[in-house]
Amino acid sequence: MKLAQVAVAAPIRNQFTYIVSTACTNNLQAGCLVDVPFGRMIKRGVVTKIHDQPPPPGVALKEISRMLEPDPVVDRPLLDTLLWGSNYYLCPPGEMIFAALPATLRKSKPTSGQHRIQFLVPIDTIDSATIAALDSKAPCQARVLRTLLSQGKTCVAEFCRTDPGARQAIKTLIRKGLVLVEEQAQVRRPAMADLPPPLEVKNLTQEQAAACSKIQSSMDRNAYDAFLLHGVTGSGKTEVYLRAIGHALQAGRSAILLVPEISLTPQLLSIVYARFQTQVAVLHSGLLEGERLDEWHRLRKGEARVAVGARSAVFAPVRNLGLVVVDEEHDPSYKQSDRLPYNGRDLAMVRAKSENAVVILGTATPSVESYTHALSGRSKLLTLTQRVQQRGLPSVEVVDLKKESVDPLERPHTIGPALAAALAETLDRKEQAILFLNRRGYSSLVLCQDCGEGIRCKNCSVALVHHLKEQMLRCHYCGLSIAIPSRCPSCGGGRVQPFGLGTEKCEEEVRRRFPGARVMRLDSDSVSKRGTLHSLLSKFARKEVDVLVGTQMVTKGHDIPGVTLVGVVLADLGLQIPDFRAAERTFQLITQVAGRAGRGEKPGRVVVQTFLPFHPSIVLAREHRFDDFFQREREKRTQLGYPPAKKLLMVRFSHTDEKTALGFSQKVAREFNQIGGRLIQLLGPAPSPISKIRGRFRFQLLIKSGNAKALQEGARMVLKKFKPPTGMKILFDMDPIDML
DNA sequence: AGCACGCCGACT
DNA sequence: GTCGGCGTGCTC
Repeated sequence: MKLAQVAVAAPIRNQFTYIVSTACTNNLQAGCLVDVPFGRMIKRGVVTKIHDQPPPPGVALKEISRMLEPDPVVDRPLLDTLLWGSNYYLCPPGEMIFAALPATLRKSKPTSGQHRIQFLVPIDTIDSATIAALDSKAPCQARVLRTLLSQGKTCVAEFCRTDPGARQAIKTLIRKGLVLVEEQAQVRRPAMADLPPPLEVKNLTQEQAAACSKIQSSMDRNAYDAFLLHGVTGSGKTEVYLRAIGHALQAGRSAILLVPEISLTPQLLSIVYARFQTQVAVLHSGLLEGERLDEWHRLRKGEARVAVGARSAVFAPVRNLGLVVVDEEHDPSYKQSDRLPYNGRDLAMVRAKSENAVVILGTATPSVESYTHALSGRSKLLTLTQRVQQRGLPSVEVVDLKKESVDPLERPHTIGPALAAALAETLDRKEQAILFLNRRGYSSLVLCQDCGEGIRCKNCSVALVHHLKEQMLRCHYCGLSIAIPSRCPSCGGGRVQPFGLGTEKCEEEVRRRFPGARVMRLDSDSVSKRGTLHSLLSKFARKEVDVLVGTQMVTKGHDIPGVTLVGVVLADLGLQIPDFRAAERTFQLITQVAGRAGRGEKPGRVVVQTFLPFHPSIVLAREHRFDDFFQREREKRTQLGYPPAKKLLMVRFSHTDEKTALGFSQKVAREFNQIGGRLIQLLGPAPSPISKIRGRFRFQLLIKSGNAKALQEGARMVLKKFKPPTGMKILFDMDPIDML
């Protein structure tokens, strides 16, 4: 009897065995999309293996209901990569596989016609009284109705994402007739219509040419090879990528270009489109489902052979992959840390290996992990030390805020004298400036001057942030938004005052002190709407704005020649985070922001304000001394047993009851200690740095080992042995990046 | 995930 | 007494 292993589209760690019915015997193979009977429903799944081993004892096998199409939706090398990922990142195989497919293929619904999304609309007679009546009996339904009443029509999926009980509650609400369902056909956005003129073909620098030729000869061998392209900012890495992609296409193969989400800007896309025209397909979170499906099909059919996208584009269904480029390799956004904690950069290497392809990791600031690999020979190092057209690296000036401010606590300078002077000069010369501050909002902290208590979120263990424009205090973790209280909630005192600064205040200060300047703010508050990022950036590029104030968003992916001054308003922020990578992040951030300056004809200048002017991250970034920084950091990691010297697994437990969360995490910790023995070291369990989010208490366990398998085996044993208490969420995070 | 079973409080 | 709420367990 012919049997099939199927990974079902659900968060279930097992795979299931089915009988391959004679109807689809001929073609069914690993990677095929199927519908299978599952309990009393029909579920979507992907075949991972065809075999004829005797069925597991005591189960009545069922037949596969149907095969969706004869061609596999994931080919052999991609399937191998996904199964590897499921095993390595300790996540259910179905979750991993379906992360690689358009969401449309996930549900076993009549697939005919256009994709539709369901919205809920409350009926008119619902008011707060009807909701209050439900509060005690059906809190879940009450929550749904409340959201619906405050924001009107809402997508069903929206509720299910945040509220586990929502699905059932919604069903009941529909049955009761309290809400109506509206279906909306999704409209597909036309593909990028305005193709820019092709770029002039630039002459390569000597270093660029050398890098290209090494990459090309590797690609000609049709075997796996990995490169780390370490090129200073402005050294023309993009051109090297484009030539490599061109080479892959010429050889009849495909290519994937991965970029961090926010640098997936129209600027980058137009460069890639200009070079490869209709061969390009784009995959990112901003696409509508229909658009994503279209792009996915174009790649699968081979109509497009260059996939450009964020993290998940590493799963692009290209045929005959020859090259994967990971731009800004060090960027933390390659690691997804919430749902499916995989690292796009690392999976890129795994996939390249299984496709006999070449992988290029490119960056101006290599991660300690990748540089270590390059030095040990696991990848080949290519270096670009010169900026294109002999432009110099910007000069970086570090300003000690302790000396600049008269009394830093009373009246901290947002923009100190040195930065102000530089800004004035820049504006006089009609040049542009970027001010970088890694914090949104107006004031980061609202304090009562009588009792000293800060105003904190009631659901999360964080301070509320003052947002000036909406006159509200907001929680950046759960979205709570409250009016600014006139009296202190803990002591009743009337002297409640905002302290600290965010981009909003910084913007205001620039406007106040430079009245003639045209100022614009760029952060996730100002670009929440689709397409705003594009329009704001092109405004800046067209020189309709003189000063751009923003968060991380201003540090990536744009090449604006008019910028001659970059100001880092407070470089210490990242150093305060309790994370072993804090120093590395800060070094990278300063180097990257600084790299935005002087990309045109005129030389760039960078002013970094900090209370820690002698911190190695800041000093070495100022002097552009990557190698020294790396050596230092590498030694620290080795001493303390952090990556890349050791592997890390983080296990996070969260529960609405603090004792339950702590108790269970301790139980798991003991078990880990017992089975891991001397192979592993445990840290914790300890409260997560942000110890409460959305009313759930969070504890985490950090486990180190020289050997990743010991960590994964341990985790699997724990899963087998314990059933977690009700309401407990457990997140396994292999190679964690974000440990807040 | 999503469905059935089964226990529980609160209404005709 | 039943009805509908929500915890528990299972799916080849």
